[in-house]
Amino acid sequence: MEQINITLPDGSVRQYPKGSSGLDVALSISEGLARNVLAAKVNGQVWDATRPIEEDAQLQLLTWNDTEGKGAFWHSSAHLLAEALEALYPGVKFGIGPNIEQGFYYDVDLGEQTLGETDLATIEQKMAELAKQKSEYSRRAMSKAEAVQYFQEKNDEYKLELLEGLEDGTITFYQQGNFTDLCRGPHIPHTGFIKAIKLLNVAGAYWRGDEKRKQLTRIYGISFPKAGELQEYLKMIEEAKKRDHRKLGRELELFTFSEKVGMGLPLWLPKGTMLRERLEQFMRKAQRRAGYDQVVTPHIGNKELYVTSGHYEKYGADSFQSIKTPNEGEEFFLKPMNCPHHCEIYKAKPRSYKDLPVRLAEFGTVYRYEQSGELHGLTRVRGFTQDDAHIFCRPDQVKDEFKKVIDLVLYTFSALGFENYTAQISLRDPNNKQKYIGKDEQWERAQLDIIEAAQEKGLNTVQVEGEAAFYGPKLDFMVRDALNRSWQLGTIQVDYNLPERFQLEYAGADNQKHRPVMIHRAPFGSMERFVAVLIEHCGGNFPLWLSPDQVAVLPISENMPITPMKCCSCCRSTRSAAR
RNA sequence: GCCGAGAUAGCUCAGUGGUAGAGCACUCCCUUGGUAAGGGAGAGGUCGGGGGUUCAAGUCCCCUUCUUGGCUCCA
Repeated sequence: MEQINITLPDGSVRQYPKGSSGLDVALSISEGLARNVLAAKVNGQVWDATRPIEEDAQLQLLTWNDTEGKGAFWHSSAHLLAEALEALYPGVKFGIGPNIEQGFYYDVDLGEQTLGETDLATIEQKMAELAKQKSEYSRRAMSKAEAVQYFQEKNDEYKLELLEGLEDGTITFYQQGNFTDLCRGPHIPHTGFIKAIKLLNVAGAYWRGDEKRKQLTRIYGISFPKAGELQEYLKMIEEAKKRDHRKLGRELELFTFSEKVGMGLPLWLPKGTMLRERLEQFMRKAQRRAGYDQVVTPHIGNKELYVTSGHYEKYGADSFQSIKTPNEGEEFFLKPMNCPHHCEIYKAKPRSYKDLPVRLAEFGTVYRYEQSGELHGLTRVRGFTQDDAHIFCRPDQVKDEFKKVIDLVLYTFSALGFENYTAQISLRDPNNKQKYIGKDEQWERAQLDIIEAAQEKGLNTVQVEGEAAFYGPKLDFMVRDALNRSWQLGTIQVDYNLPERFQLEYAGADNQKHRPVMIHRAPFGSMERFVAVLIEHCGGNFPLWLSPDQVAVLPISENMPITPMKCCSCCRSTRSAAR
């Protein structure tokens, strides 16, 4: 029989009969390994462990310890979910059912039916029952015509739409038990691997992420090869819930919300205010050292201000509506940004190249009409305070200023114990340039300045196209909360646009007028979001210097109130003296 | 904004059509010189708001406000 050479990750090369699968290789190594193999990486591509290998190849066997192994496991779990759904709800139509970072989901169209939490338990049971049957996941190549026919008969318009985007000859079906799905795979060998399943929640999700299209029911779940691991996972979720800033914020009396005041408008309680003011003090001090000047601007601005800035055109209709005065035609807006105000401060007097950079900082409270369904504790609100500043500088100073801001952000993060952040460079979408304002060459230069500054500061960054603000590229610092949701904190943004719109100028060494460049930046991002993430980060146990409760005076007995009272007032006066 | 799930005492929650409940917190009394948890008594709710069905609604139906899990959005 013809032999092929299989190269294993340790570099050793073994010979196997042509058509051997990853699983066969595993079996030849040890039975234990074979029991744990979920998928196989063949020449860098993840395959089914059972798929025959026809020529010489690099092979890596994937188990639960590999991200890709987990991925296949969860993807297969999604198919198992679909099989259970089809058994319980005949006629159900399927959208997509991928694995995600933690688990899997399947988008389904249940017609008129809705699912409650109680239905999830029933589906879980069905899944467990099906898993026990150890049905093999079998792969089958299909012609496009056959595939279309299959889903036409099944009357599943979603799969038919997916098929439209696929080329004939690349289409594969996977079947386990009674369930067949359009799928590129790979999958685990059989359903018996899936020992523990938990369906976590149901949610609506638009078909293909388009809010104009039909909303499907998305069922989220997670599964494990061992029951114990599920228990651990559920325990971890419980622990994370204990750190939820909304719960701790209430318990520690940091902030509250009122239906009467309005949704998304936080009320800071005395203790929360103490915490927030200490953070502000920290930032003020750091910024003073870094050469910033503090300014204060009003909470509203004339409509003309935002027409000039471009925000009116872009967001006017989707924001809080204007404030009118008794005078005909006079309109003001709650400020959604501090930058237009700061531009006017810059313009208050003539500037020389010798004055630059001008760094104007403000804890500026802004109001944005966020969609109601988006509001979330302190992390997504309609009124919040940015630790904002705008740096007006010469084009040749941009990169250097950018690096100084990176220093400030990193100083802030390290002082507050944030180590697990990621930095993202957000670039414009090169295929959709009309979404942005400003000239091509300005964008090119700004993007390059950011990339170089980040590189020279040794930041680990990811670059994402299409994530830039409409006026310029940016560098965002993201932190994950207790529930593993990712939030943007600090941000640094280059802006070649507002200086143009506001006709900002400075006199150069050549005695000509020049256009300054603006850098927007906020190391915390917003006080609200930062406090939220900080609460979750330390589980409410703030560093002493930030804590609203730094000292507790406990009387020996309740009959001894005098001395403790003295202690309290002594602590209070010492503290205020220390400020 | 959309789909799902919710809203009962300050907090966490029980209460499936028949006199509104528990634990913790709170107030008062007793007890207590040692770190949030001793004993007793008490106060506290037009069951988010409005309408409907019913002899009778916290409970069933409709509307609305807010919260929540996602989706879409995020200057």
